[in-house]
Amino acid sequence: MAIDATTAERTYSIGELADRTGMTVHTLRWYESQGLFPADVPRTATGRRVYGEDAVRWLRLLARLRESGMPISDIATYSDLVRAGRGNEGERVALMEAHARSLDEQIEQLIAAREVIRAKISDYRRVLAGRGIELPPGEPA
Amino acid sequence: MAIDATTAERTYSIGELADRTGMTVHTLRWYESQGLFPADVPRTATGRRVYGEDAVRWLRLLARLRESGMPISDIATYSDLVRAGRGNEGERVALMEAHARSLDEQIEQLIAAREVIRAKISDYRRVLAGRGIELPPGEPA
DNA sequence: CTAGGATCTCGAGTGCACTCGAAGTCAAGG
DNA sequence: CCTTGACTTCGAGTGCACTCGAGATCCTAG
Repeated sequence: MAIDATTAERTYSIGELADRTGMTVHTLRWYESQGLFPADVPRTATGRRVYGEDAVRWLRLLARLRESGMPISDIATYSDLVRAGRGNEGERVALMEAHARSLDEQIEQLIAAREVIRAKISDYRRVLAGRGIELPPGEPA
Repeated sequence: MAIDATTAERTYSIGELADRTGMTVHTLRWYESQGLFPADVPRTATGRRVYGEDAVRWLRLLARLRESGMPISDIATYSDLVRAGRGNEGERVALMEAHARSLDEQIEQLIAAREVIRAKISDYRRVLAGRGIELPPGEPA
């Protein structure tokens, strides 16, 4: 394989990619089956998957999207846009902005929930310290 | 029913409780079946559930716990503690503090994800504005 | 008295995102 | 050559949290 040594890129088997992304090989194949890769995954002559550094970067983004609650179907939509190539950046950015808004809401909601939990904890602390009434169940007033 | 008018409390049917909590009647019955109520739900002579204001407060807390990702099994544990009555406030507070820590982590993770999404959005904005290179797929460097 | 809607129990079905297993092929070390 | 482990496809199974439906009963208004 006469690839220029300066442009040659490290490649990964599916197991190595799993190591580098923290996903399982099962999950990587399943993601591929769901159309979550922006390009066909190349194969060796005998059918084994070969990944490059780009796949690692892509999966890092994918992990961020997943852990922030983007559904697989939306990621598939985004992957399709990337796969389609230049010219649809407007759609891509719209998708990401919608997700950023969802993220804002999630964060606000979690912060509000945390306030309630903290209030509940201090109520309990008061009871434990001997000052403070018996605590009614449920959300603090 | 000779209840003192000053202590008499408004009661709710399951449908009214559903309206007041945003949960469905199905969900309320299912929660009860999973042991998520800190006291047995009283019934009318003919078997219909009767809830008080305490149930509304309890479900408000429960909603906060759920929307912040506490699993049903943990809420059941907490409900059992409350049901057992005074004396286990230490365990209750431990459970809530564990959840507060989980909440801290979730919030941090979401904020980190949001940063990545925002970076991706500004990369796209640069491309759309005509300055900026073609964008490689995946997480921005 | 009757019709409509709300409630009851119980069990089955749904949606999401993996997760696993079986049966077979392939690659690398000894 | 042989074994061991990584890889292949495909379909089925899992866990969580609801969600729905059937069939029966009950309450209220007309």
